[in-house]
Amino acid sequence: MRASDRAYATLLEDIQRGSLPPGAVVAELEQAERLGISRTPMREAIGRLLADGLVRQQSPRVMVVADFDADDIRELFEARRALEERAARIAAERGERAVFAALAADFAAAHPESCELAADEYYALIARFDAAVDAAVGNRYLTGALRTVRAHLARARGLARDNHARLRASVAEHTLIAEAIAAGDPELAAHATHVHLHRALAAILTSIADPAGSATSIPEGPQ
Amino acid sequence: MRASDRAYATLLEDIQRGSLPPGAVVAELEQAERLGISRTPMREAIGRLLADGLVRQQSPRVMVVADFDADDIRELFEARRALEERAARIAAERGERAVFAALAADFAAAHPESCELAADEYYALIARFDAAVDAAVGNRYLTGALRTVRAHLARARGLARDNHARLRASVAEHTLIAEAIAAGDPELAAHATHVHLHRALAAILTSIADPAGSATSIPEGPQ
DNA sequence: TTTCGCGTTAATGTATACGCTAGTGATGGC
DNA sequence: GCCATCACTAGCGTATACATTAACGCGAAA
Repeated sequence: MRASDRAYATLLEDIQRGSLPPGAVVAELEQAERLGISRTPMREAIGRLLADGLVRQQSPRVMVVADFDADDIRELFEARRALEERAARIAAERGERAVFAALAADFAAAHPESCELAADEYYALIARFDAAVDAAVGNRYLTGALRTVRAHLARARGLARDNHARLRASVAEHTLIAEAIAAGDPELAAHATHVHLHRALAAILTSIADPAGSATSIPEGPQ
Repeated sequence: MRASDRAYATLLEDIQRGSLPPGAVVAELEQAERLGISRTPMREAIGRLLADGLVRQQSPRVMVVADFDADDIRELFEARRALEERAARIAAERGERAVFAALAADFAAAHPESCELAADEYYALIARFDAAVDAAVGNRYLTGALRTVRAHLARARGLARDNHARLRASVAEHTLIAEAIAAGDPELAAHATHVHLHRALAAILTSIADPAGSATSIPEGPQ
């Protein structure tokens, strides 16, 4: 693996996990020394993050991690609707039905009960579903745009802390989408995706507005 | 302006105009010497083209210009439909109506009669329209995806030679889209965009299948 | 005290040197 | 005569040195 690829993967994860928060300065030399590589591959990695929109140049000489507030999340989900609804529609039209029938069964069998483990399991299942949709769509332009959008979406996971009820609801929503694709029903697949994105956005915005979590409805605790 | 920016702009235009045809090898040193710069900025430029999907790595060591055949164009227009129909819809919902009323008037006033001049004028008008839609949408994720799609779309202009009748029809289609946005009619804007993209794709595919052009309906002449 | 301007400094932009890998050709063995 | 292996070469990946520029601080003047 190339040093620039490792640098890109590391910085991407740092931004997605929030250890490089919005507004943090991304300096070539500083990051290169942190990863034990030279400026050249680090420069390439930062350039890729810039193309992704995860980093922006605040001034001609200083790069910072891109902002990611509630308005950004609304914009992101607007783009997701355009891309994922269409992708779901196309997958229902020409996807391998057996693949999505199997995924629907996996979703139906998934029961996120415990806290940490279930969330990881859930995200892995989502990743498999996304990959299946990409393969069914078979359109490099659509999947390329979706790849960028998903890179930004991963940042939202750090903001909206895992909510058990929401996780279960999301699994149910994905079950319906997968079933619709397996049934070759483009309209249902698109509309179920729309519903899912609507609810996911609402959950994230609520989680941001109410950082205390869902355990208590009264936001009185610290942090 | 940075050397890497000039290199990117130059290579982008070379690929879009077809002077670097699909499959052509893009070697760092060769291109760097051609533009009189060193490998470092040229490497950055090629990396950006790789992220755009205009260049792909054929093997671990050799980069080539990405293919662009009829199937690619169909995929590209599928992505365009997802993005531009949604963009037109959003622009109709929250765009500045006066801006699009003025654009509609400009489209209505445009009459591509002469050959070369009219085509450039037409493309400039389209670019203004695209910029207005981007501004009205105000969504960096959507406009970013559209930017990439448009970079690929420009390659189709070289394949489908300028067709007067098609140019006039396209102007009329854009007039309707602009009018729909100016009237605040999202449904009409989206459907008019759908119709426009359908006809544009059909025209390009016809032009490719019938390289003799539209002057004679019998494809018998050379080139 | 505040603002403007200049100088210093540090980080970016570019060039180039070095190491490595893969691709290609030739040679030898089967 | 054909295939396999080795050596050579050319181009990429990385490191580093040099040039350039912008950012920051200090000082002077209003």
